[in-house]
Amino acid sequence: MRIATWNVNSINARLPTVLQWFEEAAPDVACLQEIKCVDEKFPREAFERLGYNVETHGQKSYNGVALLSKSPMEDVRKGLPGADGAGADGEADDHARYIEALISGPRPVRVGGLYLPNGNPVGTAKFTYKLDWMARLNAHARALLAFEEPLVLCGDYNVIPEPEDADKPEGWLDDALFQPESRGAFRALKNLGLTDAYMQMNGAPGGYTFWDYQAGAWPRNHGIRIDHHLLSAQAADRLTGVEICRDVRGWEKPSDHVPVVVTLDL
DNA sequence: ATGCCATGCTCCGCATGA
Repeated sequence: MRIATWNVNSINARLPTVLQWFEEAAPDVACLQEIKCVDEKFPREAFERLGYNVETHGQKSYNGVALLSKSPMEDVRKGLPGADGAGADGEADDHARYIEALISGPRPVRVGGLYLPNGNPVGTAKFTYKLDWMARLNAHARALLAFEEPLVLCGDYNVIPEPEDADKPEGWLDDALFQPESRGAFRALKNLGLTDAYMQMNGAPGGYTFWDYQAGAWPRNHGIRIDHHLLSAQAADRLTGVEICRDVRGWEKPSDHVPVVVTLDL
C-alpha cells in the first residue's frame, strides 16, 4: 500500500503534470493539497479514469484538499472537529484544510490529508490561527490514536521541524514555518505517539519537499522539508519505504512542492 | 531592503503563498 501526499498548487493549473505523475507512480492513496477550487470544479473524471475513488473538500480560490483511493473509502470526514465552528478569535473557520477517510481493504488504514496554515507573518492573526489549527489537529490526532489502528496523517504541515530540514536554516528564523511555537506544536504531535516516516526510514539531511519559485531556489537547492507523513505505531510497524519524488520539481510547469510516498506492508 | 515566481479572481492589479 503506497500512500502519497502532494501540494499541487492548483489542480486545474497543474492537471497534465499531476496526471503524468499519477500514471507513472500509481499510488494506492493520494492526499492532495491546495486544489484551489470548489468541489464542482475538481477534475474528478480524470482521476476516476485512472481507477480512483475521489473525495474533495474544496474552496474557491484558496486552500482545498482532496483524497483519492483505489479502494473504497468509508467514514469520510471533511474539516477538523471544531474547524467549522469558531476559531480563537470567534470567527467562523471556513478554510478547507482537512479530509480523512478509512481506506477499506484486508487491513484498513485511516488516512488524514491536511494543509496546515502557513502562519506568516509572525505576530499577526495568521500566526495565531496556525497555532490554533495545530492545537485542533493535536486533539483530533489524540482521538484517532485511541482506536489503536493503522493511521497516517500526511500533508503540507508548513513546519520545518529541525535546522537539518532547511538548506539555509538561518534564512527561516523569522518565518512562521520555523518558529519555536510551530516546531513545538509539531513535536507535541509526535509526542502523542506519531512517527515521522522520513525520519524512521531515512532521516538524512536534505530530504527537501519544497523549493520556492523565486530567487532560483530550485537550481540552488534552497529547499525545505515541510511535507510529512506522521504514522501511528500500528502503521509505523509496517513502514517499509519513503520516497521523495524530487525530480518532479524539475518537470515542466511544476508545483513548488513535490510528491512524497510512503509504503506500508498492509 | 525589496522583489524575485506563480496562482485565481475582484481579472490588466490585487491577495496569497512559504
